[in-house]
Amino acid sequence: MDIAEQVKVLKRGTVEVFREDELAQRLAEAAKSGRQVRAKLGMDPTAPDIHLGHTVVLRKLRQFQDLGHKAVLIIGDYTALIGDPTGQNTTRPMLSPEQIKANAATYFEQAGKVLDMSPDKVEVRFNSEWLAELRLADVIKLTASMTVARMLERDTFEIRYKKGDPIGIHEFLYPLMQGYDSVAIKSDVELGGTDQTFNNLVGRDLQRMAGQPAQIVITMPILVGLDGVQKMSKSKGNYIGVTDAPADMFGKVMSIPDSLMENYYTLLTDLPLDEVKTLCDPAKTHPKQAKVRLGKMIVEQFHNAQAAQKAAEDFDKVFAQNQLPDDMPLCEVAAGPIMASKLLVQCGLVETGGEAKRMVKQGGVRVNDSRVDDPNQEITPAEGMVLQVGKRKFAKLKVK
RNA sequence: GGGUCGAUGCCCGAGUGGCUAAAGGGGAUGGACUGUAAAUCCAUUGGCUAGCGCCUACGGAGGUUCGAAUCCUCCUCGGCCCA
Repeated sequence: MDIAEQVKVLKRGTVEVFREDELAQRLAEAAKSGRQVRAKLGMDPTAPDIHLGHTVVLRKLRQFQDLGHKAVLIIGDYTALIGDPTGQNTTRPMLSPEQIKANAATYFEQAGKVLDMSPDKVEVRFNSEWLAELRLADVIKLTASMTVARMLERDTFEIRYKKGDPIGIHEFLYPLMQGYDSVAIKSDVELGGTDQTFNNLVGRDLQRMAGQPAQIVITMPILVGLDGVQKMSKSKGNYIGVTDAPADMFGKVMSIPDSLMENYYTLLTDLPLDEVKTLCDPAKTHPKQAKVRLGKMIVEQFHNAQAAQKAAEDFDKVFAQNQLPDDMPLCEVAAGPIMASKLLVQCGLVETGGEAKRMVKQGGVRVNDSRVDDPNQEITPAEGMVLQVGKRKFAKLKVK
């Protein structure tokens, strides 16, 4: 693949490349000298659960690997002492080395679903390796490379400052530390979400000061969550986890707003962009068809084609034809009559008795497909009896 | 260090002695509609209880009062201004 072609592939889905000409040049240089381009990605050891939002960047990194380059994963064990100042997290409790190790292991296991983890394609480094070595004098030198005014350019700081929210001084250290990582590992390229733009550009500055060629910074969009509005995140509950079961994954894709499909296709699949356009044009493709295809493609990436097919079929069965799903969680209950609301709690279909009553009152509860309308109604559990709450929560009874 | 303002339910935010499990909005959930889309409409949104009712909750700890989210004292955290 010639350089121009490579750049085109690498540009897909990106928000910005600082700078494109440098990228082409760096790729050409590497090709000429036969060395691998070092593409850096930082990982936060506090959040080991990867969701599709993370995979946007991981997929980009994978493209570098597929072009023969090296992914350099930085485990931010030392930067985690601060926590990236994205708003909520100001200071974090220190993690024990064991925790960090465990989190990193989980991360690799999950990231491995996207990345090529073969040894010649990945390098893993903990940033405590160099950051813990710095003396105060070094830190002062580092901080002297930056001004408060420039720091306040960073949107998260700017917003908080204007709003009157607290900003800890130590938070200013974060971009510097992350930038120093780039110096330490001599990165050629750094990937990240747009929320990392500032940090990553600091890396360029610090590298220049250290007499290194400045890394190219590639920013990827922050994936919008299932609600179609907020960014995908675990804490907002609007995410698809890479370890989600096929049925969940598929169902979640089906629940995204239509307007989000093109975005997901672009960032989460390799489907050629002109094909994506056709799929996402309601005049050419029924949105539901397009979404089913998207769901299958995503499930396939993290599971396999059969699982994807099955998930789609089950989905159709349950939601389009109102049939029961093939497998439901089993719930063991004692024989003998029991109040409907208690039974629902026992089977974990609702959290509390109050919620159970609400659900019944609102007509959301079915037993063997017939609606229950009195929460106090006695139910005599029978083997294989099916309970349903809402459209998607089921349990099959097993009598003890 | 001084002054001043603030901390309310998942979030935002009203409430300044009883009618407050706490307005309103958002979100979420259930129902109707449907393509688990969007839009719209209705409902629900602390826990326990078959029910009467009971318990927990307005940053924390005490206090005043028949009664406190609301008043007082101390504490913790934060904003702003002055130094």
